[in-house]
Amino acid sequence: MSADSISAPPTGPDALHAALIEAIADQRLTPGERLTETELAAIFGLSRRQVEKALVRLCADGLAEASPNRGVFVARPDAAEARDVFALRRLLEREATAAAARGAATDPALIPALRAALAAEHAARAAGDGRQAVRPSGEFHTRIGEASGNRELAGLVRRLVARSALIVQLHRNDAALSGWHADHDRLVDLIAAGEAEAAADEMVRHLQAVESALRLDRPAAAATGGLRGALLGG
Amino acid sequence: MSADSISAPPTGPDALHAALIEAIADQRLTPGERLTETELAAIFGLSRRQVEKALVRLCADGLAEASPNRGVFVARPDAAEARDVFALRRLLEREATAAAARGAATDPALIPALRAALAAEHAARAAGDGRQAVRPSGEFHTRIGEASGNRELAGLVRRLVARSALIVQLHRNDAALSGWHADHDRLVDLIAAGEAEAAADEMVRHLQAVESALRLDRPAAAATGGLRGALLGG
DNA sequence: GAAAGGTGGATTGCGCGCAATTCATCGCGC
DNA sequence: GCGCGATGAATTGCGCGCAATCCACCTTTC
Repeated sequence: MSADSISAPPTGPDALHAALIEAIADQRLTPGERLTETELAAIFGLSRRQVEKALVRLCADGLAEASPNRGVFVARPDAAEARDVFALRRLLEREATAAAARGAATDPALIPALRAALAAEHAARAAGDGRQAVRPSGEFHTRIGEASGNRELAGLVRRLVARSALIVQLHRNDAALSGWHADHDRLVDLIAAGEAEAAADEMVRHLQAVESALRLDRPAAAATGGLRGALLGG
Repeated sequence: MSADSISAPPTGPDALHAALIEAIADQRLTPGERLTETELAAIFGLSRRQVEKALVRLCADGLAEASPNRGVFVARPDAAEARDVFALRRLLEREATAAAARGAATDPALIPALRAALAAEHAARAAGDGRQAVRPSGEFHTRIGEASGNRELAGLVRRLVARSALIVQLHRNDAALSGWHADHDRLVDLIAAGEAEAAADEMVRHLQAVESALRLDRPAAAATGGLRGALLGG
């Protein structure tokens, strides 16, 4: 009677969980921002209980932190956590990139998807809207993770990309300007050419560049409101 | 007024979550086994609600699966998942092993801990009790993960080791006997000697040997009861 | 004897509502 | 003016209890 066998419909607490991850990855949610249960319930038409379940998962992902009797807040990764996250990303995305390059012929949708994300990133940056460029930039990495052919790896990359968005917001160094579009350009070319090792090395170099452009002490940017606006726009 | 600032006391739903992971890693819980909320609540003296939270996290870890209106069951990883998990383990534990070897001098407790786990594994296997050998064997890998100095990596390794315990139970090939104590022996020697690259390579080789000793089709071993006995003994 | 149908027990899913805690604002004393 | 204690609103944490669902067993029928 039910066709709920596989790949359940994206409604329910899972939808909220996914939406929150995406909102964090897009920097529409800022570190330390409060995630009120009642408000989320109203926005998504869920009960408080279902919201709670989504928030538990978000905390388990390291994307939020629960303070007893105070609520859960978007995570504020410290310097040590930032280093660990980037070390992991280098490890995982190196392999994902190599696998993607090896299987580029098998997945014809990969290269167009990467180039589309790249174009959107360039357009946003050309328009001076750095915030709008965050989403395609993250999508670029996430898509490579999915192209690895390893579902577990893809899930990890997705979560780590979102955490990196928080890290960048907290420890951004405004003095260091980024030439990372160029990195992404080189990456997609190497992947399309099937040069697995070169692409993997380029990815590692890219991630190292991103990390070393951070100031890993604490500017401690405060949280800004706008929960409803951040989530309804997605 | 409260000293709950950091490293919360190990009571509450977190304790159940950790206990379940450990029980799975020790193969005291078998794949497909039912995790009844009421029963777990009675065993741990928690409310059903708190149990539910722990189970949500366990599902997010990939260690359990929730079937709507039926309950949550210990996961039964299929062949594809098994391959992904082992591919990830090779990636992560390779790095963890190298880092552990590099920092072996910094952490004087590491080598004794590894040798202790090794001794327990040998003793259990000598006594013919393979089940009892699972725990120190997993502890061996987990401890190396913790020695990497990367908390995120350590957490991932812990979860992946537990999932591997499920995989081994499901896809065990009884024909292939293991000489893995020898692998572990070599590993601890190389780590103690600080030979990072050799140790890392040995870890990869070891994990490949473990994986290739599996039959990745489905014997589909049924679940056996004994939830209370499995958890109270821990 | 086997298959189809019905029934009872057990379990999950979840809304409701309360107690505990926290935070912000205000009033008071110095 | 400034620090401090009290009051009130808002939020979380969670137990209670019911309805929905599922499973196992039993009965009925062919």
